[in-house]
Amino acid sequence: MSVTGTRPAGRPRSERAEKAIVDATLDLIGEGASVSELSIEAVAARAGVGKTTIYRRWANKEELVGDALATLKAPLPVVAGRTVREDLVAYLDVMRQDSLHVRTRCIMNIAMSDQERHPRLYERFHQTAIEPRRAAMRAVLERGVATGELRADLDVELAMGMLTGTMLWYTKAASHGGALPSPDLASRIVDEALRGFRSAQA
Amino acid sequence: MSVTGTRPAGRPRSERAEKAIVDATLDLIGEGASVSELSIEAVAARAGVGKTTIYRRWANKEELVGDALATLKAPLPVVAGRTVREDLVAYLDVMRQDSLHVRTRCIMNIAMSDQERHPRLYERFHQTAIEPRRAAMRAVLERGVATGELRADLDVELAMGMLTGTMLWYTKAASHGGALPSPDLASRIVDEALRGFRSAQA
Amino acid sequence: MSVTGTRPAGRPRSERAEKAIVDATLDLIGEGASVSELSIEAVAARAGVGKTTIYRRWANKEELVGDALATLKAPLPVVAGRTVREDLVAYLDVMRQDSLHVRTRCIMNIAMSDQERHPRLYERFHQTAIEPRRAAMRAVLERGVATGELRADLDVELAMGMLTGTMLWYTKAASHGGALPSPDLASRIVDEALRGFRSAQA
Amino acid sequence: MSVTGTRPAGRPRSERAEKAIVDATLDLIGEGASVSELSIEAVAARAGVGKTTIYRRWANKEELVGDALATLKAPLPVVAGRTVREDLVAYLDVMRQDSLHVRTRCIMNIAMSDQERHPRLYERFHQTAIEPRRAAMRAVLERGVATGELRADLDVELAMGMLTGTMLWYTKAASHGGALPSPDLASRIVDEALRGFRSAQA
DNA sequence: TTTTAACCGAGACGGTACGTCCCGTCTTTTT
DNA sequence: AAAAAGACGGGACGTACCGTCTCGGTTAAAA
Repeated sequence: MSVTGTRPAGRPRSERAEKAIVDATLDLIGEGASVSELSIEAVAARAGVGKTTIYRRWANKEELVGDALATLKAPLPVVAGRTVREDLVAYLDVMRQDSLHVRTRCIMNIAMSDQERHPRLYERFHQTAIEPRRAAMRAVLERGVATGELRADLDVELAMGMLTGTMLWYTKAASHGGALPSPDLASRIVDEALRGFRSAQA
Repeated sequence: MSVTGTRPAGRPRSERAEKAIVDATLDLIGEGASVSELSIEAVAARAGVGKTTIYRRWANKEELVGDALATLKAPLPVVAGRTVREDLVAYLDVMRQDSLHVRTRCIMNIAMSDQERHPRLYERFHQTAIEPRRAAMRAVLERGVATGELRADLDVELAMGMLTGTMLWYTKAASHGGALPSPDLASRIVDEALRGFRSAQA
Repeated sequence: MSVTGTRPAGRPRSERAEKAIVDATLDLIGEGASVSELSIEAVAARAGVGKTTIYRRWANKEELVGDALATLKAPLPVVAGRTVREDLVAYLDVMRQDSLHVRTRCIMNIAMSDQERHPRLYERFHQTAIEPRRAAMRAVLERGVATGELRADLDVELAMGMLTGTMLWYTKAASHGGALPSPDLASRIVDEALRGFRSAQA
Repeated sequence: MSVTGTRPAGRPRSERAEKAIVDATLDLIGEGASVSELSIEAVAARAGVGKTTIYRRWANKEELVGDALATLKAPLPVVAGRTVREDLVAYLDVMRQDSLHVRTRCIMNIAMSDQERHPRLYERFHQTAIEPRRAAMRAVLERGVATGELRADLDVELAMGMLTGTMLWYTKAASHGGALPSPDLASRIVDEALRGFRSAQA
């Protein structure tokens, strides 16, 4: 007599294989392969796995890449919470530091660039990687408004867009020029932005 | 016997063919093909041209796409020059309006996203499409500083990054959500940014 | 303590399964699958059995097919024994009638054709299906020699080869042409052959 | 202005490639591969050719094997024409000698055995390899009847079947037993058969 | 009774070959 | 000499089976 939650018949899927496949995928993306340059055959070879094993789990490349990217937990920095400035600098500096790693850059590229072509992929990336960071930043800003440190009428969404968009644009521009984004970039951006954000009495 | 300025012997290259190839390329990109999904075979077929004719003129896909993108002249908006605010709003609103067209969006994507993979392509796009706009915007800001409308110690480059980056981030976010970026987005961004940029006496 | 002839411990093999497997195999062969086209997966599916259950009993396809073919008992016709002619016609006509059934034809093909590739398979088929018939025919001819109906110096083996080979060749040719082998084929072959086999006084 | 019989535009198909493909196919068949064991990939590799090049010319394996087998010209022995016996022995002995070569045996097997499964293949083999030999043998027998050496009422088709079928059966039996067919086999068969074929006065 | 050993089905595993599509190159006739 | 057509060797696609390997669940002899 079997209980609820009983396993389906047959050999269960190997977690080792699944992990190896996802790792191989991330490795190859990290080495610069785009979604369409990434070959399932290469993933299978690097993972030491048959192609069948991949196709049994994912219907196509896009879904595999989606799951692989979603695997990457964005470890949000813990934030002191003393001043809005400090917290925002901490968040933005994580973005700058991420941009220094080829792997992260490739992953960003793949996730952002193919948005138009692989919308579901972007959707997942958005949910797991972007939205949590946005939520954290939104909390900081709203707390700032609540404490009176920031203007009461601040458009929090717009403020977030300014901070995030500016940092992304800079890291992109820097990586293009071959130069590294300056270490104090985060604080410069935050300082400039806060000029307009702060409440009069602050 | 040939005259000065003589054409080289043999059949001259067909301008029709060249144009047809570039048009086909832009069409296909506009329909959503990425650099790697774009197939030379498809370009040739759509242009009604032999593959040889393409490979005779361009060494590889990247150069073809590069030339095709460079073809697209970015018509800079003429700017009234009355106030910094008006000018910036005008420039940013062009970006917003561009983002409404699928074709422009695809081209942006291809140019921006494959930066890591196709650096020379990005380089050309940068030179022909981005840099002129940056120069125009820089001129507006510097004029603002000169007239005292903006802070004397304003970091012009950082300010440009804030304006451009914010708009790009928003158009991306909007296109992802399926929503159109709000028509007054440009003015809202500029207004928020100018709070910090303006000089005390302004 | 166990008695002689005791069954081994554990669950005994299911006879149902075994029979279902053999039947499925014969069905599929009868439907035209060659040894190499016959897929174990198809056998398992049709028999409603796991692949393991097949591989537990037979080391490979060849052995399975061998056992399956050996299952088919070739029911030798009972022979009147009045004249050599009548008996030979009876034997040969069985071959003709067999050739009318697709299933028999497929089995013949598989057994005969893959002789080079699956020699042991052919060996088994030879032992169970061919040799008994040859023995029967040999007995008829030797009795004919003994009774003086046939030449004393008749090469019995050669005579058998002539009768069997001719009939096989004809049935093959007929099945290829789509035509049925003529109903009096057996008697025509025997009559023609006996012209040379008969003793002078007969 | 183009003349009749002008070649189609584009690069013509390479005869070298075609020959290499057919040769590789025959080699692999000669090494014992059946139609279904024969892999196009192996043919391509051995021929030093892309798979595309094979599939461009043949729709599937069967057609390739068909063309490959049809390539094999059956070089009919020239026949003295003095007596029916001599001529028949010459023809049958060619069959016996053919059976000594593994390659010929494999080709025979593939052509004959897969008759049921690959009827068109067999058809072509029949036309190019079997029918010419049958015609030659028929001519010999009919000449024998005309000269009075053979019975006027001889069933020529049946006689051919007896000779051919017997030889085939023997070579098969011999190759199965591992033994070589005896060198005088052809003459023994012919002698036995002619006993019945000859006219009374002969 | 309770082990316990072998079987059962289902189904995942690493592979090989399939036949298709496109790559970028090469070779031919036509313009 | 360039154009178009199209064949070339190569490589990845996604599918179908291969023969092997776990699994949870019978089944029946041995303890």
